[in-house]
Amino acid sequence: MKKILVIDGNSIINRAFYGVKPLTTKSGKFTNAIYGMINIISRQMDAVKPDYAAVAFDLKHPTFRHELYPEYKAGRHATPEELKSQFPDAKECLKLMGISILELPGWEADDIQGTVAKWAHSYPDTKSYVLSGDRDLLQLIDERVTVLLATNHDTLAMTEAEFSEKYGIRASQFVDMKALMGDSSDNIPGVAGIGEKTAATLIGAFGSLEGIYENIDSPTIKKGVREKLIAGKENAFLSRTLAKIDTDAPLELTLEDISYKGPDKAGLYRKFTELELNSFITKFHLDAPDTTAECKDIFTEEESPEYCELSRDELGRLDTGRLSISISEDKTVYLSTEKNNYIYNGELSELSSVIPGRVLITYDAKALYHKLADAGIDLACVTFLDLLMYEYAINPGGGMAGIPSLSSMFLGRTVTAGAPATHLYSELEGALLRKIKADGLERILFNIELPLIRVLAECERVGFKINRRGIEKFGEALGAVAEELSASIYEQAGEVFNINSPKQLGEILFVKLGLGAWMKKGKNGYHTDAQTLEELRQESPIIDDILEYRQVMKLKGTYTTALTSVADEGDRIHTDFKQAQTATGRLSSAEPNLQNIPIRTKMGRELRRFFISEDGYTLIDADYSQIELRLLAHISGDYTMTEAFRSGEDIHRKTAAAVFNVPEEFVTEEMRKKAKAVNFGIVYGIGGYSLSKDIGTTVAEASSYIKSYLMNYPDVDRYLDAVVKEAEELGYTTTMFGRRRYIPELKAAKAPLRAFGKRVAMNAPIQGAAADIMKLAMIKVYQALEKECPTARIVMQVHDELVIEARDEDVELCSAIVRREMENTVALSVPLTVDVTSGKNWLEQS
DNA sequence: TTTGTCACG
DNA sequence: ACGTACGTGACAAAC
Repeated sequence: MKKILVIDGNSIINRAFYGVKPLTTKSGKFTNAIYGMINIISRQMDAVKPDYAAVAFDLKHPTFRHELYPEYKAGRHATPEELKSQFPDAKECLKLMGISILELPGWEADDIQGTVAKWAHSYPDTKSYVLSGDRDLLQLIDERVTVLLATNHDTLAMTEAEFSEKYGIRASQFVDMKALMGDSSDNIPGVAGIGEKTAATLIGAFGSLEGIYENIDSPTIKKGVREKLIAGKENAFLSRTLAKIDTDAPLELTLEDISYKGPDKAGLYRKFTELELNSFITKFHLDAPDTTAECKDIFTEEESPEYCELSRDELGRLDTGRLSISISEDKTVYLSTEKNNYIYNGELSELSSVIPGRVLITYDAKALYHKLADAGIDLACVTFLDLLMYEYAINPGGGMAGIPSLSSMFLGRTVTAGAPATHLYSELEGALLRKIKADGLERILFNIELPLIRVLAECERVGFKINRRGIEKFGEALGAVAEELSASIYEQAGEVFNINSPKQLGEILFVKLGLGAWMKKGKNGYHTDAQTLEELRQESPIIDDILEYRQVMKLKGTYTTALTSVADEGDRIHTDFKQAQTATGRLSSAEPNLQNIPIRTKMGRELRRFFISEDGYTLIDADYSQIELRLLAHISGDYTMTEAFRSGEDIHRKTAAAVFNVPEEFVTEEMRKKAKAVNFGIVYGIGGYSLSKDIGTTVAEASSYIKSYLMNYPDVDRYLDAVVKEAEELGYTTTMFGRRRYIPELKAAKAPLRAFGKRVAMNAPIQGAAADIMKLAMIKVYQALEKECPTARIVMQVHDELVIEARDEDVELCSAIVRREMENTVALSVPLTVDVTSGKNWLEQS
């Protein structure tokens, strides 16, 4: 018995697209439909083990159904671009998997499938398996045809027996049943008012459409149904013709044409690597092709140049001009000049004969900066052309792909990951620079990102001093509190369990103790987050203990042990500022993250007491006041908001007066608090639902606040609309400095994802401009301090805040410098004000 | 590696 | 009917 698998390509790829969450390559290519499709198909290939395999696709071409019924499939949503773009790669993958592709103009995929399945009957001893996500295909079932109905998670094999079990009719009658039901997705009318149940009963009783209408007066047909049937007779017969799969497509095929000979493993390896579907490489046991052979094919002699060994004595004789450099993990240094490429394996400190005064082209200059500075090399007069920053400026949202990808994208040259590639840096710099210019990114790159590298590197090297013993003691105290709390929790629960496990905690609270019976479960169980638990506080005192336990454990785990363990001998902590991480242009801080040290709760805030200045030094803290709202006023040009900032008014109070429609002197603290939440929310592209959650009102009330807000600040309203519209047209947003953020979600098929895209479009220009300004300010502050107060240094940046460590006697001077530089970084239509405080630790500021 | 939770602006 | 505010990073549990 030979087995034939015939796949409905369109149906499977559609199902995969809508069922698999968005997935893109680093360069932004969508791959989720391909991923899901291959999962579904490979699962069936394994299950069926076919001797012959083919996949049918629709072509964009009218079929007999369109001629017969112009409305056919009308009103359908156009295939979204994100899916359309995946078809070519999907087809290529299928071919490489050894599955033949069948397409025929004027014939839909299911007609082709039907034709193959029926045509297989002319061969003895064959069995056909028809794979689709579409139930319409069930009509093809017979004793030699099984239909495999696929979802993204499993597949249902339908034979004649299973079909009649489910529908109570024979599979060959299915099309008659469909004729009565109609099909809204294909815009097939059917008989109005008749659904699946009635249709199945009627066909079961009378066998076919003809049978029904011959017996239309039968007493077994209820009066209402009879009237509907009579009214819809014409539609019923039309619908049957449309729904009936045509098994006479003129395919010129022999069985041999679709025989399955297994996958092209090398081809699949290449394709999956290209599509970054690495899990398939493991799944299908694809070995990396012999890379030595591969490299020879790809590199021409000129492109794979000799890297000659360089001795210490030869270092000083390197030709002048731009120098490309990278240092591998094993400290091997790769250097390229205009003419030559070198490998240097000596001491890094010897590079001091060649580095100072140079223009260095590199990838990730900050990392290089640390290596060279650690080796004692003077970097004051070095200019860095950091290709990572070029890449980030060009597309901050994509995730950084690295030199191999940049080379293939911008130079059309393949580089093996890990191999030295400094010989390409200079040319790559040229190519990236053209893109920078074409996209208007010069200011972002040359005035912001490149000069910032040194500022961040120095800030990281200085580090933030901590009171190690203080944190340790604080941690011990937290440990004791946690002990007490857990004992109390176990007692109230009546058993010992892991409070840190949301799963176990949910089980205890919601099942054993029966709390929150009115709450609904999440997808994977109960939610136990603080907001949910807050709603249960009335029901049991255990809740307060749990909330406090959580807080204590968070502080202990994240901010005590973890922090002291990374402090150096001088008790200073050195974070790593990620400069090419966020989609908006902000920095992020990692290992450890010093941008999320607690402040909002009393207990958490205590930690800041242990972030201190060196003896003889004071911490100066400078915060931009409401920078994002001020930017909103500036960018939108809203008169009311601009005037409020110009006259130095309390913007939240002012907003409250407008939203609640009361004179300012009648604004209560509660009203101000709500208005503040609205102000924040607006910047994020708020909705009534979320605002209501945040401020604890009804959705209707929250929505009315938003409405009043936008009426009071009409230019903000107009601006938010305009920025979304522009992003939809261009595909990206721009900050006032030209920084872009691409938003492919705006073209998404799914409404929630599109809505997300809109919120991003509203937020990115504001958050991004604030980030641009802070970065510029850091450069200006750094340079001003260098000149006017050289013992002071920046120790931290937290998005709208700078922390500076200055000698005690310089506090006044230094505060004035920092304020001056930050406030005057840019001139907006509203003032940018900075609050400056100082103290011996990060908590006690005055 | 993913999920849930929670710390920050 | 569904989901529901922008941007991050760290930790513990569960897979």
